[in-house]
Amino acid sequence: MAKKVDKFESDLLRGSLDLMVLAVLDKEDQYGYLIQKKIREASGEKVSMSAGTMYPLLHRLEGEKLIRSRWDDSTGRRRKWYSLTAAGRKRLTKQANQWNQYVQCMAELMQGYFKPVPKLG
Amino acid sequence: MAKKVDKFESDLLRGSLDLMVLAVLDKEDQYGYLIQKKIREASGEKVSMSAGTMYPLLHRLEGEKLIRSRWDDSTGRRRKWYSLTAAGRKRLTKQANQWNQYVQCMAELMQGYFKPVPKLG
DNA sequence: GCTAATGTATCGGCATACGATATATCGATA
DNA sequence: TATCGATATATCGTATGCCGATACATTAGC
Repeated sequence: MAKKVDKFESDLLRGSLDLMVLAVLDKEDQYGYLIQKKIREASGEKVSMSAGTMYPLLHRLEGEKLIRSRWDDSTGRRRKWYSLTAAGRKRLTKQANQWNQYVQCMAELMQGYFKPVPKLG
Repeated sequence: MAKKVDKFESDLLRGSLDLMVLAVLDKEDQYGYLIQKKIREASGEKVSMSAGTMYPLLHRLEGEKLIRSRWDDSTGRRRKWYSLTAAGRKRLTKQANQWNQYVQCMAELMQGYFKPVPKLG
């Protein structure tokens, strides 16, 4: 039986996946499959987005002009390479800020309500 | 013009609101309106959940037996007090762990991709 | 020739945060 | 006394976006 994605974690993705993808693209151009793989590996297999999430997400970001794409058919594999636009870089900064603020809020909201969770691993 | 809730932030709420509510109830019993207020104040007005989010959420948590309720009609104001069940406490611990892990993952995923965001304020 | 990995794409299902709306009580104040 | 804002709970329709399933094509390894 395949390991089902936990509901809690899949809901956490919502709202932060955009940020992750933008951050990955900020470093260098990528194509979808690679982004998916990078995120999965970089998180130690803990965070993974399905293809059914990934591609619509990329299309959405492109629609918002935060990223742009070009096809590469020079190899056997058809790949759609994405790169960050200026607007995308701006959004990345903004969302990274919001993320940090939100994490800080959560920390403050919960401090005192329960003991710090033991360090993992 | 009322300050509209930012899309990014409202998506962040998804997946962590349950955790917040459970954490607040872990300290002491509360009723809905109070929980809403506590979260808003404790976060410095940055995190707010609407009533249309709050009450269905509480009903859902009660349906999952993570919290239990009792009406208090002794005062003029009808209040439904909620308290954490044993299952709720267990869930709280689990989700707090997952939240911490997720935050750690995000940090790792993004480190090196862009410079640390300047301290807010 | 078969299977697994690579690579992009779309679809329906589902959960949930939101604004709007409804209802009722209470205190303040005009 | 009428009105208004805060308190207090509830439900509804809408929008959004993550998921699994499915489709299809290529390439590499067995």
